[in-house]
Amino acid sequence: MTKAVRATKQRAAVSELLDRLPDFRSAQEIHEELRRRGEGIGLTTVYRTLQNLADGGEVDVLRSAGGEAVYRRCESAEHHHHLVCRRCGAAEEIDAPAVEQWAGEMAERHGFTEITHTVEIFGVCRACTAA
Amino acid sequence: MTKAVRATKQRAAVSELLDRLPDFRSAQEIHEELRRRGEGIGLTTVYRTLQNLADGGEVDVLRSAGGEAVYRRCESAEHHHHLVCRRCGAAEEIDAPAVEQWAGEMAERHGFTEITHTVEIFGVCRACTAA
DNA sequence: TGCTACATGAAAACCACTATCATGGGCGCA
DNA sequence: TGCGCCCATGATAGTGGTTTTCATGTAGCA
Ligand SMILES: [Mn+2]
Ligand SMILES: [Mn+2]
Ligand SMILES: [Zn+2]
Ligand SMILES: [Zn+2]
Repeated sequence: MTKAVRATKQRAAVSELLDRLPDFRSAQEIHEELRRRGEGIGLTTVYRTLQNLADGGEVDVLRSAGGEAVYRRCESAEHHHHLVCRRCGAAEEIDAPAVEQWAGEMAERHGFTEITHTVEIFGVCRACTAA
Repeated sequence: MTKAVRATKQRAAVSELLDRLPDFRSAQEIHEELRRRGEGIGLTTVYRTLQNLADGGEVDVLRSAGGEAVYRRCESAEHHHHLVCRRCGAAEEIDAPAVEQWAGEMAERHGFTEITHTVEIFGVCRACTAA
């Protein structure tokens, strides 16, 4: 049994916004956008909700170049990586079977256990390059 | 001409400590260790010195799981990646030619420019696994 | 329709890091 | 060796993202 999560309008608002935002966005940006749309929601609740969604694997989190956490609801529920635009946050989900294998081999060769890995590619997307 | 960097005992102290520390360490940990050894050095100077060394490519910086910057003087001056122990900061330098190529291909395929990438593997080293 | 435990959010704390600025000292030069 | 310029230092204060606190609100159940 998963821990009971209460259905509140704040949680719904965050979740729905994530559904239609294609880009990685920070908690503060998400909060601003919700206020702009007239949702009554506190910044604390946005942080907490994003944390919950992330813990439940419903959203992906990664750290922007500036070090702040950015969130996005991904298409794929599978493990995957990202190609992220540094300018606008647009992201492509990318697969890297060869990288997964390589990570495992490296770990084994050096006797490391409980492996995790971060593999992200940052750049400037086609649209932002054009602009 | 490169910008003149003055030889101070603080800078020397940080550099020498990095020479004999095999693990990734945060600025605060490095500061603590220097104070423990009786070096008179301020935290600000530690941050600044590490920043300088990083800018000059003399030390590698990466973000720990907790999001703080950790520093290490690496053997290799070439571009490389790391297998880092989550417990003690021990690190192996690893090469990933296949990953480099894959990153470039992905970027090109999606029209991204000005590419950078982060590829780090975290785990628990042999020593920490044994303990 | 209550009851109760969990959710909310304003305010304050936290924490890594950076900016400020008065003082110290490296180093080029006489 | 001594001067003096100017960068380096570091105590202090500030910044900005995130978390904690705690009084109040409300979802969900009987
Ligand atoms: Mn992966
Ligand atoms: Mn690389
Ligand atoms: Zn873009
Ligand atoms: Zn270890």
